[in-house]
Amino acid sequence: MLWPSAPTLLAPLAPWFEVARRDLPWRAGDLDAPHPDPYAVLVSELMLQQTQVATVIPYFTRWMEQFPDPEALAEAGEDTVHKAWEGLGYYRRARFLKAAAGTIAAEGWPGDLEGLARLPGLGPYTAAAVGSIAFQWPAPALDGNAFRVLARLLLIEGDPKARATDLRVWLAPALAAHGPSRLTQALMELGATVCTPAPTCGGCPLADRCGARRADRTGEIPPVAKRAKPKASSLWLVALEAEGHVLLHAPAAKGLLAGLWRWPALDAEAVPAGRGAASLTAWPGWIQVYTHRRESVSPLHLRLDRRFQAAEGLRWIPIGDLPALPLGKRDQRLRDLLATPGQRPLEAPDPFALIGACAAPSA
DNA sequence: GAGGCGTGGTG
DNA sequence: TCACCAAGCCT
Repeated sequence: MLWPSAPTLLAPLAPWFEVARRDLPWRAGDLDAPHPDPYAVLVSELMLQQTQVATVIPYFTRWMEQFPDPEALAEAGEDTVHKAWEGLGYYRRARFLKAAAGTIAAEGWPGDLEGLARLPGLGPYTAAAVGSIAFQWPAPALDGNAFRVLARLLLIEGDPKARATDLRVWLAPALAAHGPSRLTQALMELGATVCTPAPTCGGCPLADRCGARRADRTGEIPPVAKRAKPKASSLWLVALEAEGHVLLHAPAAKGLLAGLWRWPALDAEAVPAGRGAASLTAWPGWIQVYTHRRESVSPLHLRLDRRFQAAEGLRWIPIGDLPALPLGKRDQRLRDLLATPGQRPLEAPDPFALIGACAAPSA
């Protein structure tokens, strides 16, 4: 490593952050003391994984009112916790957070970085972020923002994540010199607001010492990662209603939308469309986008006179209970459509095929 | 170590 | 419309 000393190179970050820092509901006023509520830091860090600040703020505020401490969260039911997380995505985080709260409620807070990293859902970044922001431990927290800022500042070629170990060793003295909480947050704040993928170097306190700027290469450092093409699929999304109940999948333990209730879905490739039956209602479909999938969703509503024995994993739910169940955006959309008039579908699967796909095998 | 995991915003 | 991104983690 031929990098200049971190405490010196990063010194302008501290005074810049005092002026430029955003007022966020999980931030402490005093950056030199341990945080008054480590749990608030933990909640915010889990919510902020792969999620923007503006999206997180209202969820964080409601969450802290509903689950004000680890004990309250640990005692809450799974559906209640997922309902509070509904719409935020990556729902596994909610289960990790509840499990971590259970450990903290039972055993107290871990006393070191390794202990934090053993909590579910806390990897190298989040453990260091909680350690530095909540407890003032000199643990370098490297997230996407920090990697981008440091890659440009130090003119690192290739993927800066490959240099994570070197960067942590290099950064640690700067945390000690300028305050772990202050420097950790300042580095990320700079990446989030100034040293963005398309940076505005005019407002950067480190512009005079930035290697990428000097070389006029901020557009190519760090390099963009390739990503896989999403897989395409199409499905019928079906609300089966009978006797004041609707049929839903109970939450799964893993996979897409695990932890949430879901409408039954039929693969449109496997169940070909015929002429729409008079007993069916339909609405215009839409493309549901996930990180690795693109679903063409065709929403349907089928009313029956009587319930039938539901297949394994499916449950009849009183319609009045629907608002309390956690659903993903796709399934919320069909739930909300049920309150608006639909039309007889131009094409749809045979109603008997729908029922057959959702019924228990008859003995 | 590559794939899987949600959703909303932006150019 | 589309590509890319946003305070990652787990398997």
